[in-house]
Amino acid sequence: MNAPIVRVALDVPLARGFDYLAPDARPDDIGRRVRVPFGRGEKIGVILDLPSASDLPLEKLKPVRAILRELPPLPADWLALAEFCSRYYQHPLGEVMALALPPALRRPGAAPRLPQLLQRGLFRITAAGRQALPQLPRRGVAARLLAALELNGPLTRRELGAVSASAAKQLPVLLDKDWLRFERETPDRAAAAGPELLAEQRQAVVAVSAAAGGFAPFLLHGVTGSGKTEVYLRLVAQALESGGQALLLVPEIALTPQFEARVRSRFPGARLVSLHSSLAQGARAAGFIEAWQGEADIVLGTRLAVFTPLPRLALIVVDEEHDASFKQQEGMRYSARDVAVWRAKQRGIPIVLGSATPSLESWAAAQAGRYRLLTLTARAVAAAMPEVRCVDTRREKLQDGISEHLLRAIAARLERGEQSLIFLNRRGYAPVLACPACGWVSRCPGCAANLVLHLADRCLRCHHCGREARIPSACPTCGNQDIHPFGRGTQRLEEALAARFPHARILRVDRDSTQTQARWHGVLDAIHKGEADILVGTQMLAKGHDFPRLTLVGALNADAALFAADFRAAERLFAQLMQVSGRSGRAELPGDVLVQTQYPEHPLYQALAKHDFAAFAATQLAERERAGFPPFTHQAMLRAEAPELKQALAFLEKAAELGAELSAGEVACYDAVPMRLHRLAHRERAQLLIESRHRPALQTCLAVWLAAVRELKMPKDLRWHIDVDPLEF
DNA sequence: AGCACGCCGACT
DNA sequence: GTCGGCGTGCTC
Repeated sequence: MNAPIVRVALDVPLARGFDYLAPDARPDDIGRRVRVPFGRGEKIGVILDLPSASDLPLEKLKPVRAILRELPPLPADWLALAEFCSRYYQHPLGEVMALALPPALRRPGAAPRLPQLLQRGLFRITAAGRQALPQLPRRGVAARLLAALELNGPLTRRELGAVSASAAKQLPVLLDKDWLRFERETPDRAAAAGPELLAEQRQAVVAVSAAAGGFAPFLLHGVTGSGKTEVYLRLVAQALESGGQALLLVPEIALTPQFEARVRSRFPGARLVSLHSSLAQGARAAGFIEAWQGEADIVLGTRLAVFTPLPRLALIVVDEEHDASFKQQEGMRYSARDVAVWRAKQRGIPIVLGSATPSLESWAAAQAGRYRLLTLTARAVAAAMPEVRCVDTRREKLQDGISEHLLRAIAARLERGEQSLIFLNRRGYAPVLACPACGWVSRCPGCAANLVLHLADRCLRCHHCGREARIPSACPTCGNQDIHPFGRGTQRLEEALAARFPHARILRVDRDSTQTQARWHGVLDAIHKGEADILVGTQMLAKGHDFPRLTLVGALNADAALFAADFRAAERLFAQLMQVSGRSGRAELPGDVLVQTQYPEHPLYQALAKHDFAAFAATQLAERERAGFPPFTHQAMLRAEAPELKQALAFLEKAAELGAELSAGEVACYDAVPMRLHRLAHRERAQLLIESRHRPALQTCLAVWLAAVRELKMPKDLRWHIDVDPLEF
């Protein structure tokens, strides 16, 4: 009497599952991919359930085209992970799964080739296969393969291919019938020897490994050069030794290949799968499947990798956990770091969040005792912390934005054959071109932003939408020929330094000068070979790289972030300056850091000078608590964009009315306001903040509220989305 | 999201 | 007389 029904999650922006008839469905098909008719076309979905009845009359249900059984079902914990994300980030389950699965696994038609995993390891005949063997047609494919296994014992895929190349293609069928079993070869997981650990590192390793076997979140706070990576590698080694898999998440930075090489050389016998954004589709699917099958021992990847199914998962590491690139800024706006913590809890395993400048969310969790704090204070690379000093730009005259103090320091490095790095987080030649006569400024027609002058490419360019315009020779409004660049970017800084130090070799490092991977590597190469005396760069230069002869870091124009509207600006500035400071000084060459500021007495710079993250965090957290900001409150942002600002605001105001009815005390719903960059690529944008001290209250409210918001009538060219735990304001 | 159906303006 | 605009509604 049970109707043969499967409930399927499909990649459509609808919050419900779709029911299909599937006469041959079995309980172990839950989690399998399924090819179904949908509308006039066809889609690949994931079977969520075999419900005993449908909400729809049976005759309305279409039959599935095929249940895809060449791969095992996605594991229950993976489905639960997707369901959690769907609920928490208020995103349709089918879309969550579409995001989590590699595209190659959800394209209809493109049946995945028997994955390469089956190349490695052995096939063994099962008891069922042995029983079935006499009943099979003697010359049939199945019989020949099973007979070969019976006769010779376990064989590799290659060896079975030698029995019959075409027959070996039937392996999935035989696996499916449970006539044979695939056994991964047990790799030699022994790690190559790492360096000796310092006491603090050893304590960290011991603390985490003692927690193996249960959920245990750790915050590993270690300054640059304190050897966090070595701690990760030891923990990975232990996870592998106990037969587990390790998941390593890293930010989306060009550094990933270096880290990958280090892990690979450390674990030569282990299977390492790397999953980052620039991977070809086939490679991504192959890696995903290897991890899913338990074939891969280590998965190293960017935020997307948090969704990799890992049957033997024993450890998660999130390196540079404060990094904003763990937060997806489109579609489902998930935080891979937060999802990773949930996953560790779900699986009952340790997770290590590592950073020299933890996010204040994680820091507060550690202060509250929800995370265990592990601290590495000593630099493992045998170098003192650089001396950080402020240059008071109210007292010192600047030349081209650079203080005499800093210029002298650069000159001293040039004399000694050492490198200097001047950090200015602003690309281009000058942030704006302006006419002093009439007040014209180079504005982007599509965005609420200025066009940045890029002399190197002879153009004006919008850093938000990418629009380019020619550089006018006279003011477009009043015809004045005397128009000027205002402010300074890295290109102009490079020019000024070249004029001041004509014999120095100056290398500019920003997104413009390192557009391709090859150019970026060329730049790194040049730095390492000592082919540059002065580096001029944006935050690109801040991220972990050892520049052996770099002994001076100068930071320009930092102050803006101190008074920014975004309450996280100071946190980001501190992290950035701390990181860039970490570039200075190595081994026998002590380093200096000079920060040009008008507010040298500001607590942020005071804490920076003492390398005292804890002090900085304490002042920030106190401020946040007073102001009622995260992590003392939980937020979600409803954003809307439309051709006209009033359309976006009107929609949000309607949503706010609904919110006011629903929120009842525990949840506050603020007014709709234009975003800071209120126009982007000809679209006007506004946002509406809702928040609560109580996360479950916010979650409950969001679900009900958004259900109502979805029913709102809106102009057809209006788009909206919800951002839970937003980072950007 | 796609993709249908459906009812009103300028064209061969 | 039709091609085509995007409003509305559905997809198991």
